[in-house]
Amino acid sequence: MKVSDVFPDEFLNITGSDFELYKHQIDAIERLKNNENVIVSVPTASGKSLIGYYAIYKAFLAGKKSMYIVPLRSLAMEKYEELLNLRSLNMRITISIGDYDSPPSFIKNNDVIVVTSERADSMIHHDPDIINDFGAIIADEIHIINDEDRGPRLETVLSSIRVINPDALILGLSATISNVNELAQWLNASTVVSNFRAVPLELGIIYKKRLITDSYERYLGQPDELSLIKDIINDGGQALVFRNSRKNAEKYAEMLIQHLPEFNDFNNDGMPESLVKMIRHGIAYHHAGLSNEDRRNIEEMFKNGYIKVISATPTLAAGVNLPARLVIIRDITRYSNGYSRPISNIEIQQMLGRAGRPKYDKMGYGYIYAASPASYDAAKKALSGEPEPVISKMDSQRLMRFNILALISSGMASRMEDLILFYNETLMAIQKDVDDYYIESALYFLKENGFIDGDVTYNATRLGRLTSDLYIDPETALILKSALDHDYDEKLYLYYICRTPDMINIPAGTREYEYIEDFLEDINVFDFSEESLSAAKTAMVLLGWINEMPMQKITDTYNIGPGDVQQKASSADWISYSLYRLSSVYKKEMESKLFHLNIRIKEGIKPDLIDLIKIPKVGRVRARRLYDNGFKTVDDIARSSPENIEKIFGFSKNLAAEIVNSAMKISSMYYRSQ
DNA sequence: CGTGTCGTGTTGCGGCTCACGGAGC
DNA sequence: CCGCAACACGACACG
Repeated sequence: MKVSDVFPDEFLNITGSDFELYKHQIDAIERLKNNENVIVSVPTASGKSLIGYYAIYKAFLAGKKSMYIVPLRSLAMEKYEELLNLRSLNMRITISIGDYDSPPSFIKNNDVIVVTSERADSMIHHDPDIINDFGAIIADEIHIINDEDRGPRLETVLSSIRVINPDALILGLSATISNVNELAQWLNASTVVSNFRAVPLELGIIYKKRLITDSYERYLGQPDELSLIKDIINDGGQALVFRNSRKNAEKYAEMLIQHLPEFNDFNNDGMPESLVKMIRHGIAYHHAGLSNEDRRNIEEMFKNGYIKVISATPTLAAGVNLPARLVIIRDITRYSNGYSRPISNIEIQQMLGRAGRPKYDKMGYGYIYAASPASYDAAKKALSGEPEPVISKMDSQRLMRFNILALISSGMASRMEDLILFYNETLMAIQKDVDDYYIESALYFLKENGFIDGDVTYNATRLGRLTSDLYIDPETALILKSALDHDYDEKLYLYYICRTPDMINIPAGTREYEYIEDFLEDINVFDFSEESLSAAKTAMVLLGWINEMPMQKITDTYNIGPGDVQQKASSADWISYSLYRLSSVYKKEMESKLFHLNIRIKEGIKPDLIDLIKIPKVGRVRARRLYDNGFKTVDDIARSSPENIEKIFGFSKNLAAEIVNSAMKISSMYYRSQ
């Protein structure tokens, strides 16, 4: 079976040629053709995309829409860009993820929508009927159902689809897992399992300066894996090294530049200096402490060969497609919750799966480094070991409260029976005994705290609906509500925002306790528990952020990376928006203050820039410059002329013209609405 | 002789990846 | 457990 046997001719422009399909692709496509749901479990880089294309195309022919669900925003962007190819078949493609504004009607006018699990979940809660428009649902990386926090979101989405529209075709794409059959049983799907890899992979262990594979052993001559990396580079290839902590990733990159010459004369003002220096040697580190911009830059430079080696934390293994000929897993354990634990096999497979670039490399190499006899045994096990099963994590009280509120608020359920029916459709029902007691106690909590009312038939209250629409944990809503009992205070409110379970806070080191405790005393909070301290530390970071403390100073003071600040600001942005919305119900007089707080957190600005920031292309830095040069409001700028703006440092002619233009539009809109 | 800076060695304690979300009067 | 940060102490330069 060839591409042209399944797809129309225009499709060949996308694939480039009319090649013979792999067996697992044919198997999966045949089943989809028969209207069977399918779970495909194959290693990365083995042509899963094509199967997805088929499901989408089939739905399209039937006049139905498709939903493509991925676990990460970066993956959503990547998939979206790839699927844009389908426009040549007259399909309309769109994307909907959290930080991307899309008009409410966006789905009506499109055929394919790429979403994160959370976005899919929230869409369904908002309007369950929407599911009936879909003919195909593709769940990429479906094994994330195993993830403690985020797995249940995808599980809920797929269960809802089973309940509302069992006719929608479900295609689950999974890494290699041990219980594909259970997933298949849950989704009433058939399975396609294969070990096929488009680029063959050689596995090995680096131990005592030797490389040991199944078929041969050889002496490496140089300390550890250094010679392997040098050889790969000299041969025009690239390498990825995975480390278990940010610090280790950086240290490793630092070590590498001692041994590798300068390849280029790279320069970049925004990047940390140490990183710029490494890039000149063709080396970079990569972890979530880097700003998003720097991370994307590094990924891009790796893709086009400018960077030869990346030393990374697991961000890279789960993220966008970034293969390299050589992958070295340097650590096989990771510190978490007080212990050093072995990294899961699924994760090991995911890292090894990055070895070998399809079309460029004849062979991929995936090696694990072992320092001791014990870790040698562990490495051996990891290479041959059975991957873990995917286990539903839905049976957590917190998630059930969240979920049951959503079901009631959306109208999908209003009685105990409805809820039982829904939970019967989950993977959890197959794997665990779901005691009705779980549901009852969640209902009790929701009723007790005013999220729902009614006795046998439940309804969401105003608070309940708002909480569900905002996509926040009910506990978060309660904490935010209790914040509203206090008079407005920047520090205190930030602290409350950070105390909600939807925030993931920056851990506080013992050495920092003193100044953090001072902060807590200052806002009259006398809870010095670990959670409170880390919430306070995060609040302090945010406090710096909204008072325009320079990024460098924030990261130095709190010993974190710019990426952490961005990430905390974005979470706090979302929670503070929720706080603002809650205030419109419970404390009207606080509304505008909290609206401003939300903007300040989103943009990282002091109150005086709130007006200027409305102008497109004006961020915290430019706004401050405009302000310091006497342009304090949008109207000031609208009344001025580009010549005056140009004089300010950092404003080009074009930019100045554009800014004045936008300012005029914004302020004229303002007058019209008066 | 006092002060300040740099360098070395020892001790004691803390160590830790990633990441989604907001749609009305 | 291991590695890092903090600290103590000494050498040295200089006024």
